[in-house]
Amino acid sequence: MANIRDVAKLSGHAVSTVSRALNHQGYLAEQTRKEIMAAVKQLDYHRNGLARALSIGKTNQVGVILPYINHPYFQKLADAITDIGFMNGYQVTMMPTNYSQERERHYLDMLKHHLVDGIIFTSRSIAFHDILPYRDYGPIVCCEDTFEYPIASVFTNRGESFVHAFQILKQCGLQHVGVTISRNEHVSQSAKLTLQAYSMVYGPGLDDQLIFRDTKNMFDGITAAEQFLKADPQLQVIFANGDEIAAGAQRQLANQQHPAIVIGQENLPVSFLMDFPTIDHQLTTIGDTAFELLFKAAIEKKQVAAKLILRGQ
Amino acid sequence: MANIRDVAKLSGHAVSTVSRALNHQGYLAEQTRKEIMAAVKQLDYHRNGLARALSIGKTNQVGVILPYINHPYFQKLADAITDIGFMNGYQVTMMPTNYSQERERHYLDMLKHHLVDGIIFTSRSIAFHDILPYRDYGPIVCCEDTFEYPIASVFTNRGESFVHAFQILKQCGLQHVGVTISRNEHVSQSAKLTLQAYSMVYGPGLDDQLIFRDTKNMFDGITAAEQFLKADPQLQVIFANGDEIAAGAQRQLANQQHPAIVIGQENLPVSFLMDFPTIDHQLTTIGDTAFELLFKAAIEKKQVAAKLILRGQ
DNA sequence: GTACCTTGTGAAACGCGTTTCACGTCAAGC
DNA sequence: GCTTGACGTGAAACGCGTTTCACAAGGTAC
Repeated sequence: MANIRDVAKLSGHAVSTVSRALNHQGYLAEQTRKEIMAAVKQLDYHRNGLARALSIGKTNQVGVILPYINHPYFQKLADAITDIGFMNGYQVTMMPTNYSQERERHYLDMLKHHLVDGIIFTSRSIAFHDILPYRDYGPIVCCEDTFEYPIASVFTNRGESFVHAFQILKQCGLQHVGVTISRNEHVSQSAKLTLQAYSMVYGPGLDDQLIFRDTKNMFDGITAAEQFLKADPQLQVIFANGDEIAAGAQRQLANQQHPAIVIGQENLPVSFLMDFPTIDHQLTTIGDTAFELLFKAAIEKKQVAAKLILRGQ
Repeated sequence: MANIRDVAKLSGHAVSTVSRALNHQGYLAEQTRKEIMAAVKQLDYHRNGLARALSIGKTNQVGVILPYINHPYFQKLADAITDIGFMNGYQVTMMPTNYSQERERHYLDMLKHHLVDGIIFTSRSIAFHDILPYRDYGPIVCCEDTFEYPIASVFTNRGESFVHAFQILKQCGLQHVGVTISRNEHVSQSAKLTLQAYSMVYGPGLDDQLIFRDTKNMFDGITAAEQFLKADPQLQVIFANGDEIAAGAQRQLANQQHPAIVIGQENLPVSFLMDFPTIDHQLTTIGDTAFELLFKAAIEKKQVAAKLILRGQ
């Protein structure tokens, strides 16, 4: 496979001149350009992107760290980032971690190794404190509040949106609530905010039987609904941590012919199809903003407003 | 940032010895190893993955070409590839094309530029004939039948599965069928097979009003159902080109209180939730196999059996 | 006529890790 | 005592594009 030196030799010009011709920069006589291009064509030369990246010190590649790839929340976020990345000439690589800290570190190391120009965390298991040192090797953005840590971030006002949703439920006279959360509230920011919002509106003391943890998919939603109905036969609301989960719960409620309502999150097509309310955390905006923040010199933190979408009864 | 030569200098050993130490290969005295590792630690040295890739001629990166990223079919396929890739030490990059041939070529060029080790096509707009020359630059696998072309491929027996599904529908006494297809049947292999299967079972002459083209999402499914009901008020079946589309159609049928049934494809959670039959094209298996074929020396073609999943009435 | 650009080009260094090959020990085998 | 092979190490070349800097030629300005 021909390299730039072969092109130089064949065209009778210097390597640097060929490089200039290929990059359309600096002074170059039209005649020279033509001769070089002829040689390029004759040799079927294509420049080696790796060598180029090494030389320039930039890969035009960004990584998206996410726990699971087949999860609607992270998919939607990753999609947004991939799209905006493409529009800006970047390749986006998925970095699934299954919440393994080892894997998260592995991906962060890619920053050290110059294999990606930046990394976006959609969720994490590793502590902010441990992410910090990696900032020396390249930009990092988190799609959640990073509080006092000097790490760029973008997030919705989750807590407020949860409080708002619970308030509306309460105003509708609904008192018996079951709540599903993604991970243990000591680990997951979102889970913590959900329980806090509940307490703020309904007061403390939500029966532990009415909290369902580690809820990830539709099937967990089904199981959660079953558990809630056993714990409280008068259940009126299931506050789910995602639309697919809400959908599973709704299906189970229908199966048991119990009239409670569900509320989901993310505004996925299924929430429209099955006609239940949902909290839209504006994942597309979050993704776009995350990408935008990645290459800003200063460490910025942005908040986006979540939107409550009312449906059904 | 320190490089391997700095480590060599500090440790008092040769660059090649350092390289050997870092790669755990060749002969190396334990004492030397220790001294080198001490220098590595002292300098906070991390090897440059780009330089390594350039030197080795391998990026451990594969690309997945897909039209849209937020489309359940391609997502499921891409997920499978990302997973299996990770297990094999590969990074997987999404290459969304929106069916633009220019973009497809752009990504294929990345193979020329040594930026990826291989490419998997989940769908394409470009002709096989035009893909062929790129095979000189690296392995390519298509997730569809490549017929006489020497391009590796893996696919389900789509045509047969469609015929099978139509036969069952016919046996149930269902005659009035509407069909949705993803793209024009002259462009899309799958669309062509769908219409052929219909003709084979029900005979030729499906009213053009009962074919809905360019069907991509739930909303198209809704529109298709509307159109079909206008064209044939006795409609009994909607044969959809995807579960989300089928879901949209089912919703519209319910809205108009019309008793027709829908059948989807891909066996997504929604088909279970909304309880309609679907054809499972085994996307996970397809993805796994595609990755496996990528690095096989010979050009192989594999077929996987689709599975009809009966539900509802 | 002198000073100073502008245009155009090439040699060489740089970014950085891997690999080949030659060479030097030292111990075992005969 | 000599051969052979295992063990260990380093100089140099290689993969390849970009960038800096020096230099030459032809103009223009005053």
